[in-house]
Amino acid sequence: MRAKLHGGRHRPADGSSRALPDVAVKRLPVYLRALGELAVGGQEIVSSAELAAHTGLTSEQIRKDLAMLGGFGTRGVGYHVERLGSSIRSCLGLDREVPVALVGAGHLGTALSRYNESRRQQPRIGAIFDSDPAKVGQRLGGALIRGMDEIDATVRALGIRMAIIAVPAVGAQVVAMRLVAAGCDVLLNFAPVRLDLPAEVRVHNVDLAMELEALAYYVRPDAPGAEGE
Amino acid sequence: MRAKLHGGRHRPADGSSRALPDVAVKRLPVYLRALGELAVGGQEIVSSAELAAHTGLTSEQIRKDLAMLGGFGTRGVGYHVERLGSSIRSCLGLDREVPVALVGAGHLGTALSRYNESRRQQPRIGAIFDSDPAKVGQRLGGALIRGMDEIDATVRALGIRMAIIAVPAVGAQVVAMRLVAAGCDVLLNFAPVRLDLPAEVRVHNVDLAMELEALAYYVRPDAPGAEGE
DNA sequence: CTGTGTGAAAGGTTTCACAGCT
DNA sequence: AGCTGTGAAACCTTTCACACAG
Repeated sequence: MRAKLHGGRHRPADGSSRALPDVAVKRLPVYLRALGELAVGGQEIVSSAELAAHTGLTSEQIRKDLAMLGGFGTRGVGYHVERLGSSIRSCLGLDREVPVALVGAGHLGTALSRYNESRRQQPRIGAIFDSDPAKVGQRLGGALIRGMDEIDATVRALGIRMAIIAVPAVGAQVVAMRLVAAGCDVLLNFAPVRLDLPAEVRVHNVDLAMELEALAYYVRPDAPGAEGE
Repeated sequence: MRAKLHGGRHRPADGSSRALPDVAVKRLPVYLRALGELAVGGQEIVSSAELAAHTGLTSEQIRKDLAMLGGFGTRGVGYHVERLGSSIRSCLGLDREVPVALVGAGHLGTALSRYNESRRQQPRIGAIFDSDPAKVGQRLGGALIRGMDEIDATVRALGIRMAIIAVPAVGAQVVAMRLVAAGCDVLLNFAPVRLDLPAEVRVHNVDLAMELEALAYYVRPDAPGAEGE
């Protein structure tokens, strides 16, 4: 009864790699961070066991994932830190410019842009929009804050495909539709509403209230973990 | 080679319900939101098909989940909106007070507390901590901002078990250890670092950079979704 | 007849065990 | 020997199909 909203695998047939499960895609950034730390430490080669220790995943899982990307390891040795990083970035499409639109320059939007500014990485926030006239024209984390009416022109002009929705719940659906109309097809939504959009648009929701509610389940109403009184 | 960091099921044997898969736990808040909307609309009974339309999940999945909680539906009729909501809240432990500590009153922390303030719901942010002396003593979303040195006493005094870490990466590990020492065993971590904590502590990480990196995978470098020029 | 609850089947992911390079 | 890559097994989740209650 449901159209199976992007479940399982993706990228049917492409140049480099074909169809990686969503769960594996979510782990790639984890590897990337671990590799970054190792590179800073000057390490050139890393084993799956070492990556496991750094990421909290199992070595088998890591080998499976990396083998899926095309097998960039050397048997009996391990993975070349630098090279593996490049391969993963390439697989994620982070070797090109990936501009992102941020809609909503409130506290959350500000936190996101500050955070993004500090990292020398893709994706990078390339355009910011807010409905508050007092904010329009100001700069935030290196990007200019524009009015909501400029979404369409700006997103098109910059060829933006990804957007972050950081506006209050009431405005989110309208914002999302504008972004999609302008060419965005991958959205990260922080507003606590279910967005109703064409099936080809990928929406990832991050809802703090839900996150907390789910976590409450794991708080058992008995003795705390470490008490010493 | 790994101790299986809380995988699969939980809550071994308890009073009300026993062992719900993590994936199901994550869906409960989704049901809760849909039920809230329906309740506002004055609806008393809802079918799994209707809930499916509101949540984007399948009706079978919803029935499976709700049957696991104890089967609160009436065959041939559906689920009582009010009653089902109570059952889910009870299962999540939201029928009691669930105070949460928030560490870090920067932009992110402010966004979180504002957001939490507006909702008449559990969990509720019951204590806020920040290292900035200028902020200590001020109020934010109904709670007082305290100094970091007050974490232990306050968390213990209020019996807080859950905490949100919204501090920069460098301080996160220290903050996490303090929280755990004070009795917290469920953490929501927004800092972009892997926290090294005892296995019995449940950590849920939300990392914007990783989220964006993973989403970049789904931005295929070809024609956008909706173009009309 | 309607819509839930549930065993069975299907599908996907993780773990295991080991073959195969270096 | 050491560590990757990979088929097979185990495990978990979702979907299907239908019995069953109201």
